[in-house]
Formats: sequence, C-alpha cells, structure tokens
Amino acid sequence: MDPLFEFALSVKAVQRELERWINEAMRPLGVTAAQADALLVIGQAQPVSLKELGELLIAEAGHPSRLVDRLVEASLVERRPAGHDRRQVELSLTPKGRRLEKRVMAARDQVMELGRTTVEDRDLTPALGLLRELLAGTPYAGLIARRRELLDQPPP
Amino acid sequence: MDPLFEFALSVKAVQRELERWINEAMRPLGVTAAQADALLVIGQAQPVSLKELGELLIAEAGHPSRLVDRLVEASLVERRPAGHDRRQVELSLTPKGRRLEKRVMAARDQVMELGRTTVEDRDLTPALGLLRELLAGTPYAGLIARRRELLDQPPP
DNA sequence: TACAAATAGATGACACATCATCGGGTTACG
DNA sequence: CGTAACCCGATGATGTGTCATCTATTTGTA
Repeated sequence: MDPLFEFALSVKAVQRELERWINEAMRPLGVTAAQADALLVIGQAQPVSLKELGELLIAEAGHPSRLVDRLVEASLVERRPAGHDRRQVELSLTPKGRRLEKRVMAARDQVMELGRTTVEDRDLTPALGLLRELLAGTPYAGLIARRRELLDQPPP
Repeated sequence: MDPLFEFALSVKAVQRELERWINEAMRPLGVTAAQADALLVIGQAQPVSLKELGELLIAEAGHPSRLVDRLVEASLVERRPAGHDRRQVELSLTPKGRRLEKRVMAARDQVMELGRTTVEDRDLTPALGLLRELLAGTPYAGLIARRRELLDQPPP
C-alpha cells in the first residue's frame, strides 16, 4: 500500500476518532464538538462577526449561520447587528454562555490529557512539521496562526 | 499553543483539505469522495455485504445504507439479497460501475500525485508511525490493515 | 422443537459541510 | 449624486455522519 494513501486514510481515521472523543466529553454539557469549539472561539474573540468566526473555525465555506443559530437557540450566544456596518452581526457570549465556556474548557483539557497519555512521550514535532507543510498553501495555515494568537494573547 | 492542540487542529484541517481535493477530482465523474471510495472498495471486495463494506470504509457507525442507495440509484452498484443468509445483501458493481471504477482510480492516482509533489521528499514515516499509534486501540487500525490486504492481494 | 437473544439492514431524526442563490447594505466609480 | 459592483449574512438543497429504533432473519439454548 502506498504510504501516502495510508497517510490519507489515517488522517481521516484520526480526525474521526478525535471528534468522537470530544463529542463524548461534551455530551454531558449538551453541546457538540463543533458548538464547543465555536463557543470557545467566540469567548476569546468577542465581539466577533459571523465571517470572522467562520475564518477561525475549520468550517470556512459558507458562514456558520446555522451553527450559531443553535448556540443562540440555547441562549449561549447573543447575536446583534453591528453598529458600524449593518450588514454584519456581532456575536458574544451570554452570561450562560460564559458559565458553560468554563466547563467546556475543562472538558477539552480532559480530552487533551487523554490524548497526551496516548501520545506518551512521542515527539510530535515531525508530524506537526509535515502537517504544517501540507497546509502551507491553504487558508487553514492562517486560521491556525490566528487561533494561536487568540490563545497566547487573551483579551484583558 | 499546546502542540497537541495544534496537532488536533491540523489533522482536522488536513483531512478537510484532502477531501476537498478528492471531491474536486471526482466531480467531473459525478461522484463524491465517499462514493468514489465505496465504489473502489466494492470493486475490490465484491461480493460484499453492507456490514463488511461499513467495516472497510471510514464511516463505521451505522451501516452505509444511504451511501449505497445513491450508488444503486446511479446504476453503479447492484444490491441483491444473499443466498446463504437472507438478512444480508450482496453488493457488486454493475458494468457501468466497472467502467466508472477505472476512471475513479485514475482520478485518485492524480490526487495522490498532487499530494506527492506537496510532500516532496519529506519522510512520511514518523508521522505515519504516530498516526498508527493513535489508532492502535481503535477499530480503524483493523480497517486500514484490511484495506491494505485488499490492495496487495487483488482478487484473480 | 420452541422461544429468547443476537445480527443485518432499513429508516427517521438531527448536526454539520458544501454549493448556490437571494436580499439588504456598503463602497466605488461614472 | 446615482448606479453598479461588491460584501455580509440568511436560506434551501444535497451529501455525509451519528444515534436510536424497527423489522426480518438467524442462531443458540432450554
């Protein structure tokens, strides 16, 4: 079997498995993996427009209107027209969203710990380097960079 | 940013990007990436039951009834009750499916070549080793092994 | 043999991704 | 200015993945 083909199958399989873990961890909180990620990003970047949110999530194509619909439906996110440009909407967490955000962070940390025990002491660097290179020409490269900035410089 | 978190984001991004490539390559053939993969697997393993197919695709949960529905709808796959166990259905390619199979293989090879030029001369081994380890305890490990057997020992 | 448990597949419900299209708002250029 | 091009977000359609449930069939066991 072509190593590149095994790589492709494995990437898909690992992605599915990761999503399974996260969904299981989030289920008690009543949100899906995608919703949890959006909640954290909104919490870090608020107020944020729908387009910006789409550029920070790995969802990209088509703005995540419906994903946000469900967060608004659950009273976790507030959606209000932006003052400076009435085409845009500004998204921000409600108090309920803020409270859930903390629990989501804790649950995600647990998943990361689980991942850490699975990875053990293996070196992630070569794999990360390859993945970065594969993403070099794509919009995802910028996405990950922006996510890093958000995490490393949380708003005051 | 936690390297493990970047790894998770990157795996997801690469998976999406790969699927985009494959979908673009398959669009002229009138099938999606998932349908193309199923077509190739059925062609290699036929006659195959729906359950077996599900264990060979990275789709797993819930038998891929509806995926097959669309292939049958497109007259690419034939679905007939198995003789030895009337609960099962046996899937096999129609002549039309056989013809498309060849074009799908060619398209997939093109995508692999594109990937090869992107990877250049980088060594896939460390990344592949890590992915294998992450999948070790999951059903996907067996899936990939079976896919390898299918490819390395095509039926006479 | 008869009945309970397990299995294969279909199907309904829901979430998510992608594509296309539309309406309202803004910007830019004549 | 005023209109055309562009941009933001919403929405409908389709494909896919996941979960739960249902039916038909087979298997295992009392």
